[in-house]
Amino acid sequence: MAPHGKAPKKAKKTAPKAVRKSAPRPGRPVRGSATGRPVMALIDLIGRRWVLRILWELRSGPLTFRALQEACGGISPSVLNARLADLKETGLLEHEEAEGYRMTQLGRELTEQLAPLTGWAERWARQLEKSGKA
Amino acid sequence: MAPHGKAPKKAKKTAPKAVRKSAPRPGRPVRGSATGRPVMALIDLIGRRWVLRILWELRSGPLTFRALQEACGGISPSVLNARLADLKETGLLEHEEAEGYRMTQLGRELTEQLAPLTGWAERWARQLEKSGKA
DNA sequence: CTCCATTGCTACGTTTTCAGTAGCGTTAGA
DNA sequence: TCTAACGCTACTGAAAACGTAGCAATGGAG
Repeated sequence: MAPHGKAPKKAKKTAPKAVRKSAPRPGRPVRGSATGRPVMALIDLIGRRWVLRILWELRSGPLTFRALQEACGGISPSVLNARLADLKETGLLEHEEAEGYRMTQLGRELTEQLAPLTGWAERWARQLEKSGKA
Repeated sequence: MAPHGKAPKKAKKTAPKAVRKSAPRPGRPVRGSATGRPVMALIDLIGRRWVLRILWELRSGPLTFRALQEACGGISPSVLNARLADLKETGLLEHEEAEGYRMTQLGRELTEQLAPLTGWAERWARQLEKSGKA
């Protein structure tokens, strides 16, 4: 190569190419907690935007990527794909060629635990209404 | 005031001064769902970074702002304050002059619902270990 | 075969959110 | 008065999410 300096590129604002970060999992330090306790990993995982919603939308059966995207109100595909990767990586979801994305046994156990939240949310709504905060 | 024109300010990249956005609540449209269903508001609320963690840290009693900040592993005060505002606004937290921040009755009911997640997280950890995904 | 629709997904520029640090106004005690 | 802790705000830079466009692969229909 001729020893010309390469074009300086102006060093604009180009972020370092966006490497995928692995999902939070038990046994590893997570945001705000270095202990590796499983419940901290869970809090980190389901405290991420869209994670809970995705599980919720899959509660009654598998959905394709695009169906899931629509069910989530038009979530952008890049974020959806990132979250699906997190959930597959942590064993909560799997991708079946025929049906699309669906929960594993473990994932179903988790959403069963979360099911009573619907009832709580209803009480929450009534309470806020009563107290004028709605 | 003297009627001098004000300094033009250059109009750089100054974001519109950061107005606080109200917390997701039942009866209002939330991210990815316009129905206003309570459970959707809940999913939006606890799907925000630090919300679950804050509730978790308050599970066994009230904490002051600074104690809570430390318990959350050094969360930045601006974000902590924003989340506390969300949680007060939605009736899950209250601020007592003497003791600091603590959960309301409603908040305690929610965290009681979430308590079994600890057990699930333990099973999750074992399962990932078995399947080599740890 | 070509045409067309659908699927899963990547690229990329813009906007929103979060992080990290400094520091202010107040209250209380020594 | 000095010091310390309190709750919190301001500001800058980094990370995450958004929105849109579009690509490679698959599977019919004609």
